[in-house]
Amino acid sequence: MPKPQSFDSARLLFIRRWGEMAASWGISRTMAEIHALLYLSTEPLCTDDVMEQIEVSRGSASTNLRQLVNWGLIHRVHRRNDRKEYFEAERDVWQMFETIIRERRRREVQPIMETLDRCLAMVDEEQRRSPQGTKAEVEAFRRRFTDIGEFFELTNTLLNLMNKAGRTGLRPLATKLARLMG
Amino acid sequence: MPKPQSFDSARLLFIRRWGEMAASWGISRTMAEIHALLYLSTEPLCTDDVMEQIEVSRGSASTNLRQLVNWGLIHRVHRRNDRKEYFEAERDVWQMFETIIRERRRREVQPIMETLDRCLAMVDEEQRRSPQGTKAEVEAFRRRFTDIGEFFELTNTLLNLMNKAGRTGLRPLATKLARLMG
DNA sequence: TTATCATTTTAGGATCTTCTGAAAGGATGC
DNA sequence: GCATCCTTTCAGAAGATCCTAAAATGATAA
Repeated sequence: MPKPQSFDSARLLFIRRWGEMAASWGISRTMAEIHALLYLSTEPLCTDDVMEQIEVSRGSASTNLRQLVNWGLIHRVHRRNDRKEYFEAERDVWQMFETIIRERRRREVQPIMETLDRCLAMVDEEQRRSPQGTKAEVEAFRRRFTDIGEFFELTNTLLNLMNKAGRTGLRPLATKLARLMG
Repeated sequence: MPKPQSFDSARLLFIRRWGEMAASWGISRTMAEIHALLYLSTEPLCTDDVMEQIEVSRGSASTNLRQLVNWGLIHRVHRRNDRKEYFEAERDVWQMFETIIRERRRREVQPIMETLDRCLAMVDEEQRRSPQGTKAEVEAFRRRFTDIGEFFELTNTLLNLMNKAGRTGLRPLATKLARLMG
């Protein structure tokens, strides 16, 4: 097995960039760096390993590790005769992104979908109480909301299909699709 | 046409939530709120309208509007005998998301893809200079990078297909897909 | 040219996020 | 029960982001 420190140039570059990318997607840089570290590691790491390699405090390491566990991107690992907790990343990239997509959907897409429904209800209610504009105008306004809602629903459907297809099924699927659409 | 202020409860709710969602995706809340305002507006708005409705300073309105123009999510509109500039949002939701996806890909996905290539090159270089580990081990380490790269490539392909399918083609596509996969 | 009007830039400040270091909490073995 | 080891929590600090207000810039018309 390669020593923990080998291939360091590649390791460090990837960790840095993974963190930068995450930061621009609204995910804490440190959390992503820790995730990258664990993803590349050949064996589970403990809090002290993370502190040393990412250069963060114990508090920060603990908090970020817990968040990663909550996301489901890493798992706790216990060893016999060792009080320490170790952490291991999900290695199946497909599984990894499925997790990310599921979490973001739950946290961020769901609320906006609910809001769209409420907006439509509000439009109808306001219209019922004190009619304004022509029928066509109101319909056009409603459409602003339904259009976005439909887009999200379609995206949902496609993501579900992608998940179903999974790692092995996806490439043939893409080929099939490409053919379907000429 | 509905008066600018009508359906305010729905309008305000949507603007607020759109801003919140964006914030958790690494996009400035104010920028997203302005975008939502313009998206819902039936006519182009000027800087002063934005200042008034979103309650931000002139500087902030100016900066955020310019960013939205850079993203390609809104367009400048000029009126005869009026020095002011007006802004209008892209209304085709499909087009809108295509724009967002293209921009994010360019800004954030491209760099990580390049990094993955560089990481692979580094592994090979380090291996050439001072061989370490067995062949299988090195290959396993390389795989960490190629796996992610392949995922991004597949996602790219699918997004391209989605764009090609566009607004009208997407729903039949989804149906067809669902059938393909049982 | 000068006055007027609109937009952009900038310095400084407010706010929000995330980190640190230390204390508190919890589990295990003696 | 007590000491040890590890994890979590938390108050304060550091840093990043974003906003404001005002000055600078640019453009148009008289």
